[in-house]
Amino acid sequence: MASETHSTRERLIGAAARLFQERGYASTGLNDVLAAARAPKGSLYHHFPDGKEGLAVAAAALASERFLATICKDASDSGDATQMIARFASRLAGWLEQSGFKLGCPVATLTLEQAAVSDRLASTLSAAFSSWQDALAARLKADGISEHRSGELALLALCAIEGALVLARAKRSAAPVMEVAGTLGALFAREA
Amino acid sequence: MASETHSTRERLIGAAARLFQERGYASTGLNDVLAAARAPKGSLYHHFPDGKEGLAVAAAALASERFLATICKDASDSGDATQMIARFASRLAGWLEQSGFKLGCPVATLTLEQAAVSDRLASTLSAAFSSWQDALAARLKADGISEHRSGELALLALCAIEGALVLARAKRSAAPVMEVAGTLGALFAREA
DNA sequence: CAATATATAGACCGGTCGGTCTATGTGGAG
DNA sequence: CTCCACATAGACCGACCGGTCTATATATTG
Repeated sequence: MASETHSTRERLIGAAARLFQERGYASTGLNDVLAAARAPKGSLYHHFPDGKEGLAVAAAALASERFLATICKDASDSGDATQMIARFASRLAGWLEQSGFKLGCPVATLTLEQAAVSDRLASTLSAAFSSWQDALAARLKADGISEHRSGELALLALCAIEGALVLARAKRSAAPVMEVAGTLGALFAREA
Repeated sequence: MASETHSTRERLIGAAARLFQERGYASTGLNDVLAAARAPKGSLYHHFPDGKEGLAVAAAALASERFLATICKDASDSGDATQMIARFASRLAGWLEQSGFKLGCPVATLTLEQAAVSDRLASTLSAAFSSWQDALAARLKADGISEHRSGELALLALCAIEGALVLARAKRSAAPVMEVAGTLGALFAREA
């Protein structure tokens, strides 16, 4: 043990999170995850007795934390909400372009494929979206916008960015993300 | 022939469109589609020599047309863009709730799963989103909003609704769709 | 009528799926 | 040292996958 920087469990979750984001749940075989994590099948079922579903829950939780950390970083690095949105959109556009438009939202594909099937996964994903919305709302509130209005605008922004990431993948262009971010940024500037 | 209201080809496309929307691409087996369309496998490969990918392109085109028709109907039935968004969101909320939160955007799951894989599907999906955006923009322009601003707001609205449909499936609640629509409606009212 | 293209019908194939199983290695507690 | 829980290791299973194949029925056309 400790021969690797990450334990087998962590490598499994990390590989699963990346593959589920890129290819989705159903198209990602457990053998793909095992190969990427350099782990045998026995280890997977030792750490995740529930199999693929349990692995997906853990992967979604990891993706949720990482994305939240990114949002919080961009929020604290920015002087206002308009700047935050611009920074965040640029980052997402970079991810899209560098990955050949494979990397969008870390959990959107998982949500659309599995939220209606797995209760555990649905609640993890629901919490993820709420935490992201709350982080955006906190930045808006810090700009002097009312609590209620901050929540409303944060939901609009989150949904618009999520939708723009879907369009971006269909069009293979980051333009929808950048354009939507511009519109949102102008809206925020008018509110503050 | 004509013994059925729909030809075998049409039944195959219809069944595929419905199943891809509900379960996604990878989770929908061809045998599921064949059973739903009451057709043998030979017919599928007769009408769609490219197999699953060709079927998905046809299903996406059908879904695109139907959704466009829905948007256009709500647009023409409404006095202004604010009313249109409210009507459209109510309709989507109804679909979500009546289906147990299985039916969201007719092509979003397909997009996230396959847009990076299939060029033909990506271009069909890209055209679908553009046609929807154009229909929304036309309604905004009819309210007296400038051409450029109409396009900008239409993109924001489309992306926000798409994203709200993702959140709605994770949360198993139509609330995100209704709330986002409310925010968008108020924004439109301020612009006109 | 015969001839031909269109469409239906489903058995069948190799490959891959998620999951189970038994066996082996390993590190700390007594 | 023994002992035992933890973890690794991968062979193996039945089910299902998308796709191919041959055979048959049904229109259309000369």
